[in-house]
Amino acid sequence: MLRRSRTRLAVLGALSVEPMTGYAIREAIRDVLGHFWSESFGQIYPTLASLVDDGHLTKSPTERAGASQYTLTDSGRAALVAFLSEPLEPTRPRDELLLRLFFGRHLGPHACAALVTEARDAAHQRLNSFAAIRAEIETETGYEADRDYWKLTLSAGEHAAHAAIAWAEETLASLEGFPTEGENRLSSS
Amino acid sequence: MLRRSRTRLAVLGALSVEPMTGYAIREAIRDVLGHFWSESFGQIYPTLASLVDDGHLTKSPTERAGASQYTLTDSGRAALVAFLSEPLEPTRPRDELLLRLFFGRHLGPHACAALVTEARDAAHQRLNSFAAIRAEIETETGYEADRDYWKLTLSAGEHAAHAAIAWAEETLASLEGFPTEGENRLSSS
DNA sequence: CCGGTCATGTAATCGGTTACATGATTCG
DNA sequence: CGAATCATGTAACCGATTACATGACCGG
Repeated sequence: MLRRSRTRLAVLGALSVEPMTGYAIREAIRDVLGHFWSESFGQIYPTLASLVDDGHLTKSPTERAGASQYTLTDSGRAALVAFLSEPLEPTRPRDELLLRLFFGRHLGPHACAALVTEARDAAHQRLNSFAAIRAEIETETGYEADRDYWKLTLSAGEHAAHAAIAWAEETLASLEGFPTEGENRLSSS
Repeated sequence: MLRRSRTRLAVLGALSVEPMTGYAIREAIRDVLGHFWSESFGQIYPTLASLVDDGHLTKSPTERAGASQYTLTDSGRAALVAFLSEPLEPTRPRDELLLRLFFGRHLGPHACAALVTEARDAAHQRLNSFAAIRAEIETETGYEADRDYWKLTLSAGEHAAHAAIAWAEETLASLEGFPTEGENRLSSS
C-alpha cells in the first residue's frame, strides 16, 4: 500500500487552479480550504521539491528574486486525477471536545457548558466566514469551471456548522439539569 | 507549551470508568468512543508505562498470566481533571472527502457522486451503531454517573450524521446538473 | 531606514500507525 | 490439538508541526 501523503494531493490540486509560489499555496489553503484542510510550510516546500523531482511540476523564476513559481505539468495533472480516483481510506476520528465531554463527569456540568458554548460560538464564526468566502468566489472571475465544486464544500461546512450549533444548544439546555456532585473537587470515585 | 498527548487523556479517562488491561482499553475505545476517537496499541502501551512512571496509575497482575490491570491513582484522577480543564486548542481540520470534492472538476460529477454516496451510506451506518450504543449504555448498570455525559457525545454524533446525510442528498441532486466536460479524460485545462 | 509582508528552506521533534514478535488462554 | 482470542510490547517509519535561519521587497 503506497499510501501517498495527502499534502501532495492538496498541492497538486492548488496548482491545478493556477500556478503559484509555495507561499501563495499556503495562503490559498489557509484562506479558501481553511475550514476543511490545513498545511504548514514545513510540509509544503519539501513536497514541492519532491513533485518537481517526479516531473509533476516545473519550477520557474518570478520577477521577484528568491521566489519561484510552480506550474502543473501534464504528468502532474494525471497524478492529480489518479490521486483523486483512489478509494477514500477511512479517517480515524479524533474529536477532542467530545473526548472531554465523554469524561465530563470529572469536570462538572458548568465547565462542560463552557466548552460547548465555545464550540457553538466557533461554529457561528465559521458560518460567517463561509458567507464571506461564498461572496468572494461568486464575484471573482476566472474560476467558473471550479466554482460549483467549491460551493459543495462550502455547503458541507454550513450543514456541519448548523448541526454543531443545534447540538450545542440542546446540550447546553440538557447540562442545566445535570447534578453538580463532583464539580471543582478531586474526590468522589 | 507542554502540549500533552491526547492519548494520555484518553487512557486516564478510560481508567476513570473502571480498572482495565491495556487490551481492554483499546477495545473500549474502539467500541464506545469509536465514532469520535481512536487509539492504537502502539500508543497505548508506552503511554500506560509512562503514566505508571508518573504515579498516575498502578499496575497489578491479574489471574491471567501475562496480563496486567491498570488502576487510576488519586494523582491520576487529579491529572485527568487538570487535563480536562486545559483550554481546547483548535484542531487543524483535515477532511479528505471535501479536499477531493474541492478539486472535483478533474474527477467529474459521476465519480464525485460516488464519493458522496459513500459518505452518505457511512453516515447511515454510524446512525445505526449509535442506536446500538445508546441501547447498550441505557441497559448496563454501574455507569449511572457517566451515562448522561456519554449521551451528549452520542447526540453530537447523531446531529453530525444527520447533517452529513442531508448535505449528501442535496449534493447528489446538485451534481446531476453539473457539466461532464472532463469526465474520465486527462485533458482540458 | 525600518517594519511588515513575501518568500524559502531546514532541523528537531512529535504524535501516531504499522508491522512484527511473542506468548497465554479458551473453546470447539 | 488447533484456531481464535486475549494480551503485551517494540522498532521502524511517517506525516506533520514548530522553531529557526535567512533574505528580498515594499511602503511609510
